Amino acid sequence: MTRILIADDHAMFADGIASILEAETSLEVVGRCLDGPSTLEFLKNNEVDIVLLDVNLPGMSGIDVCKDISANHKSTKVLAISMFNEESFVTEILNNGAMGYILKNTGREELLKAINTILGGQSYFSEDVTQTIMKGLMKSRTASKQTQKPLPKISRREKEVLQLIVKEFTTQEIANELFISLKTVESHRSNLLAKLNARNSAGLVRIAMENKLIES
Amino acid sequence: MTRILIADDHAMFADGIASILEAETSLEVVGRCLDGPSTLEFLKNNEVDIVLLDVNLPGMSGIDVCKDISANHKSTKVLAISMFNEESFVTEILNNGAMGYILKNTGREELLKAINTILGGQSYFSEDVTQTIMKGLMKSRTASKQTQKPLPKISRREKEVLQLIVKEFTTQEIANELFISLKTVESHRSNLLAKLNARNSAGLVRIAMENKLIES
DNA sequence: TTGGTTTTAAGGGATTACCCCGAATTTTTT
DNA sequence: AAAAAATTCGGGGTAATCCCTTAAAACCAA
Repeated sequence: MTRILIADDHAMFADGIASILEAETSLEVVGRCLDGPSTLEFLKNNEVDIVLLDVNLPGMSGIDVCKDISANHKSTKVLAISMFNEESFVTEILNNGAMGYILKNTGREELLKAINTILGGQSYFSEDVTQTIMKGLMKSRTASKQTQKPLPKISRREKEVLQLIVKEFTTQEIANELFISLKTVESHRSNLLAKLNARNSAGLVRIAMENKLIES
Repeated sequence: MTRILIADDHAMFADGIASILEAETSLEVVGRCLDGPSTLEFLKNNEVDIVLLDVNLPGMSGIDVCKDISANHKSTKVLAISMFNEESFVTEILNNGAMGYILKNTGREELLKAINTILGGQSYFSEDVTQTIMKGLMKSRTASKQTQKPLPKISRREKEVLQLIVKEFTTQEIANELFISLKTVESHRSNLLAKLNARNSAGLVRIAMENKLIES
């Protein structure tokens, strides 16, 4: 028997969910909470397999609730439910331990499918949500592609030096590592500063990490 | 009339694609190439709207071909086609300008849908591919969550100093910016080095960026 | 109010990074 | 083969960072 907790401030919606789930003999709704604090309180006193969590809870955000759940109730899974197909909501709550994200216009079949998928250890996302995420990925990629393009050609040796700088090697240590003179490494450093338009090592590291020039 | 170039070393598969597309009056297959270099050569001499590009071309990788296309033929779009639903393949070629990724077991209907979607400026991914990507996102998230946890408490002032270090400010400049003494900033630097277990500024920047302590 | 943390500040010394100059050798590209 | 770029190595100097210790004032919580 799977124990389910519904956390949503809209009573009517929670009723709808509950009526759907109660028709299933393998599922049991063990509680309903209207806000974040009461949800966490309930979880302290009851064993729950899966929480159907509204992302936009009043007062305490669903994101914070989710964070707390995945921190303190490792065996309890979270299925995020929301009115909004917003990329920021989706990524935010997924980054805090939710195993799935569905919209409130989701039908009975899909809801049950989502629950079973998550109970099986897989993740589940509505079709629409998936599309939103993928679009977001494309956008961020192309956007960053355009802004970070003006990076000059870094030679093989310069890249080696840069990677060691990122690894906190001093100039002397880099020289030893690469079997070259201290002065040679200083040359590469200077060239890197000029090429990447940085003022010091901090800038080199920042640019290296922004452009993922680390070990590749 | 949409001009299509097929780049695939499997003649039989290219034939199949071609026969599907030739049934469409709005689409025209203007060429077929069997490897990377000939694909790029063809594009130099012909205007092409969309390239159906096999990711696993012999010799020159499809990723490199795609990179060249998006660099030198901005108006030509790329639809990646592959036998393999591998996350590394998908992310790699998407990061090099491809607008879509479908598998070779894709049917006629979906192929046409993918082409039209991409021509319309949208991105397109097969259902299976989408699932793979989403799973990969989940995995990387949970993995990074576990590894980057042990970071000590950084005070408000220390975080300010750290953020300015990342912005390539020198110690003196940070002192001016925050209206405090040079020696005070040096104290904060030392404390940061100790707390974050770093050896120098490079390490501070790396840790700051890994843990996203920059402006927040 | 007492104790812990933070923020502020300082001296002095050691180490490292950064800059300007030049230059030889090797590799790559044309 | 010639040109360009990359790699190598110096000298000398300035600026910045790092290390160690100490400590007062401010703040916050028990």
